[in-house]
Amino acid sequence: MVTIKDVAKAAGVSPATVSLALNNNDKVNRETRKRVQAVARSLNYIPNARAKALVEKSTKIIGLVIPEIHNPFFSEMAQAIKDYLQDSDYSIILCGTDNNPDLESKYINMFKGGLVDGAIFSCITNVNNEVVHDLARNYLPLVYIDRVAEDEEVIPMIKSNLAEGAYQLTRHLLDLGHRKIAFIGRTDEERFQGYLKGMQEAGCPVIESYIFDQSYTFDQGIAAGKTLLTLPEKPTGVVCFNDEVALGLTQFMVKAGRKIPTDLSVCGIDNTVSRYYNPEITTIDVPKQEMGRTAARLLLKMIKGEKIRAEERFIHFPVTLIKRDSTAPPR
Amino acid sequence: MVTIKDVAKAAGVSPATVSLALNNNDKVNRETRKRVQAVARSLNYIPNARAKALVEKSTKIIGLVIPEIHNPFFSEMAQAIKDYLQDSDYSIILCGTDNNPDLESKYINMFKGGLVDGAIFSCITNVNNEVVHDLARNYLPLVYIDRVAEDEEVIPMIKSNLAEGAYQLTRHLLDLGHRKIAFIGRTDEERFQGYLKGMQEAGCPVIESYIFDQSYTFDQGIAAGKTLLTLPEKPTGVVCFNDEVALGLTQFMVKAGRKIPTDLSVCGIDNTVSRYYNPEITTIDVPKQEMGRTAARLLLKMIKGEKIRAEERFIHFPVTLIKRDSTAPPR
DNA sequence: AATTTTATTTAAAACGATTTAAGTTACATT
DNA sequence: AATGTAACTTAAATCGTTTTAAATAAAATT
Repeated sequence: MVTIKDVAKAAGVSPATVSLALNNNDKVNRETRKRVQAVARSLNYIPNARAKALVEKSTKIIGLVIPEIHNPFFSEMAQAIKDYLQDSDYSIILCGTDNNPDLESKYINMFKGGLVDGAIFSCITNVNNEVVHDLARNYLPLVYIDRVAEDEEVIPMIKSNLAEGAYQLTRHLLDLGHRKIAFIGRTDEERFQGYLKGMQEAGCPVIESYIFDQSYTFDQGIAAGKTLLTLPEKPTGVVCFNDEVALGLTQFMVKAGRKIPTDLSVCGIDNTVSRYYNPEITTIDVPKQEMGRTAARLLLKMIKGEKIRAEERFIHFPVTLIKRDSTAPPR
Repeated sequence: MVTIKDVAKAAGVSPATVSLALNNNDKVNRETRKRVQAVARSLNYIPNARAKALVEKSTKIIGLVIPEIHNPFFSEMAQAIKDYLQDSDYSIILCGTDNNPDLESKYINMFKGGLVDGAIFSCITNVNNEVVHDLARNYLPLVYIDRVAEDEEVIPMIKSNLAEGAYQLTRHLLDLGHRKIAFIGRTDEERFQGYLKGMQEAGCPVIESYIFDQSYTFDQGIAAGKTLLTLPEKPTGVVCFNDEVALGLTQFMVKAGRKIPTDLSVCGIDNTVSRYYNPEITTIDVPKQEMGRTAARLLLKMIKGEKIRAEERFIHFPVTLIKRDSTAPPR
């Protein structure tokens, strides 16, 4: 491995000069600079990132904490974050918690050790709320995406209004004439609140919802479909936690001989895979890429120590109802 | 920030003793060890990862270089790699190249600087072949997934037999009676070779294929569908580069009034989203998770400096034809 | 010619850990 | 009592950079 000393020796200068020269500092003579740079190139010298990180107190890495790596919603956001950070030469450490609080706190401890310069959290668990706030207060800049911070002074939030989204879907179904509408997802999540609000406004009974602790996948949708068939009173419409669940549920129902939307209207949330189905599934669009970019921009700002204005600390992104072919009036 | 010196002072010992005590070295007296550990805990001491990395010449990070973050094939593999590395306390830096050779070589340079302890490459570009081999030879342990190394002595390869997969699909269509079969994808890729072989064996003409330079997405499938409709002689069967492309193409065809599989038989490759469609799409299963695990295992072994046996340097994983409802005899 | 100013260069400290070899005790052996 | 040995502890070197303050050399001013 060729170090700065090797370059110094070969160029006949001191390591200090090499460092300055390679960073194009004009304290060092133009000619010396060029010469040192040439020598460094000829020796294939590459500054050691680990040594650099130690002295600069920065690894040029940010942590991205998401529940599931293998989930189009998060991977689309991750892609946007990556694209944004590219120009600033930041890299991303990918931390998938699998909705496991222990894993999450393991990552948090890594972060405390100075592995990253900042982090973006996008998780549903609230178990480590205290710990995360401590992390933000005493260790690193942090930004939340779609997770509510107790104190946005400490952790800015990038939010999409998923409660509003679920509400719009519920309203959409109600407007079509549905009265028996089920919700598939977790009740401790704001999506459920939106559904609840819609049902209560219309004076309709809430239909027992199905809670998944771990993940929100196609297979969970199938499982939910099975449960749905066992209900004494069959719903005519259903709002799903996300698109994948909606697709799984729909696929199951179709195989079970139900017609979509004739027998059952289905809605997804997040507009990822919903257009992959036939019929295309009605859903709520969330500006994932814009949210990712915004989070990245904000985090970089915080890392640089720039002031974050109050109105930047809580950014709400609007959601959009996308009516497709999986919803229709009940029979 | 609390450092090892602070702990040393508070515990009334030297930094050396603290270091040894915290690493549970039995050179240091049992009682001293316990005391130091207690003091460290009470001060919330966390060893600085950057300093540690410098002295240990290891960041405990591995690089994962994939073409697209937002692609279920890769994210499923990434998930498996993450799961495997978890136990060894390794983290993943996610490097999405977007099939851009410049971006790829940017990552390579980062790696040369010692940012990671090893890397897994899963890319289709071959532009940086030389550079990557140099990286493997002179800097870090490297493993390939589904990419062919010139010299597997230097870079072990985890391969799925995608040529065989494409061949099986083509045979499947031929056996159903199809003669006009199109291939959607890149011709410089081994999938095309498998298709080619099948067509040649059957004495059927190859139907012009559509090349995507950047990504293999649903939208690219739609674009391919449009092109397909303009062909003078309509194919009755089509083999797509991957599932997402197959889904896009199918969705387009259905909207254009074609019946699947009656009017057109469609095949995907990689078994990711193909079962999301109605009808479910025939595809080739690739053991993504097993491949990811294997790559991670091999890489860790190399990082530890263990000997890699010759038969471990080129591991071929079998693929499986999954017949579903998108393929049938031509009309 | 002596002094000040300016332009370059560099020695040395710092970053915060690990590790090696040397130093210090305490205890057993002769 | 002198010596050897085992059990701990620590001083100091090391990792490879950056940065600051000091040193040096050259030019400009008096």
